Amino acid sequence: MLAAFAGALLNWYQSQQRSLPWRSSSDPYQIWVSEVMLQQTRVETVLPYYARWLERFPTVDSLAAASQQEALAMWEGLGYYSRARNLHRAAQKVVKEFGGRIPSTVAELRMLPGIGAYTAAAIASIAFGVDVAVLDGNVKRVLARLFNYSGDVKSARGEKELSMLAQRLLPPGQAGDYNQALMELGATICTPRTPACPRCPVREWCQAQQLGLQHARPVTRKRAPAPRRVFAVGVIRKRGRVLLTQRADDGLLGGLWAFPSVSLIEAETGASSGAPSNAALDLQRGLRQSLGVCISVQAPLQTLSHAYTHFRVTAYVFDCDWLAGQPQGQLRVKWLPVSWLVRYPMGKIDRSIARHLARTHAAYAPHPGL
DNA sequence: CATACGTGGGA
DNA sequence: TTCCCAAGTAT
Repeated sequence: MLAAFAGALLNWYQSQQRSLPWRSSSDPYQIWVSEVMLQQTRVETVLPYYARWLERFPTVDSLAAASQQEALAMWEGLGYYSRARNLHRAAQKVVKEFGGRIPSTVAELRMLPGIGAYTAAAIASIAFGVDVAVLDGNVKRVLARLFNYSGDVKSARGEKELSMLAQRLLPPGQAGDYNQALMELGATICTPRTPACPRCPVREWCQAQQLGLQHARPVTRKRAPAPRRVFAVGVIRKRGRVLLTQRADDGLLGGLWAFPSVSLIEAETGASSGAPSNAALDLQRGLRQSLGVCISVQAPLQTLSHAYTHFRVTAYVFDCDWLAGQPQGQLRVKWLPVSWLVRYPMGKIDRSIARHLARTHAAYAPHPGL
């Protein structure tokens, strides 16, 4: 029974799997990079990043030898930047503590930053053939439907019970292909919204499908609505250069560069009129306090909106002149010509501002008299 | 156990 | 427009 299920799944995977670059590789480093990039990220999004990353960092040694800034620059736009910082740190740990060889056991892999339960099992099984089952979002969904599991798959109990099931179903000696087959099924057939049950190679084993409950599985609880945040952002000019700050390593967009900004008191719902003019004054006062720079606000440049996972941002961007003071405080800062900004990794909003400045570069050229 | 952490695409 | 999601991890 179990063997028949695994056989049907494996057989389907051999003929129907997508051709993906990391599947044609047996290099543990390449498998590792793919698994980290694929965390919470779609295959189509990862593809170009994966190619560029391996071109720039072809081996774990080359990554370890690079700077964190280079790693972040290659990661820009992919999101969840702690993945890049952790991958970089982990590469250095592999070189220093594992002799440059990527460890092959789940326990050792878990010692590396950025490698949790899923990624350790994925690398161990796919790259080293260890008989360990993976449990990611795809596998949870597939198993919840196969067994008509009615518990919350994201609770601790759900994780544990599905993990037991996954390990029990694993065919010894074929963990790598089997794990990928289960995930591939979840990604292409057993999808969240509209599963293609008629095309499913294992539908005869699926309890939810036979009960017409495939849309009701898996059970998850819904999350809280995203709050709204408002920021004032300053493009501060001084002799043809603009001021950039580096964000703290922890927290949002950690390690990336950004234009100086202050958080504004959230406006009442719907009553946003007048906010930009107040924002200019708040920006002036806020940057004097936090950075120690005195600025004059010249003109509003643009207003940007962006949706993060847990909140929504509106940013009022202002053109500012530096008046006095030296940047000081917690954050690292640099005065940079606009044309240099491209080399500094940024989040989406700040990159958008940087591109805007590049388009209007003439306005930011050094003053002839200086 | 709950929350923070990005971005782009589909319904 | 708004909401939800997509090969998770760290705290």
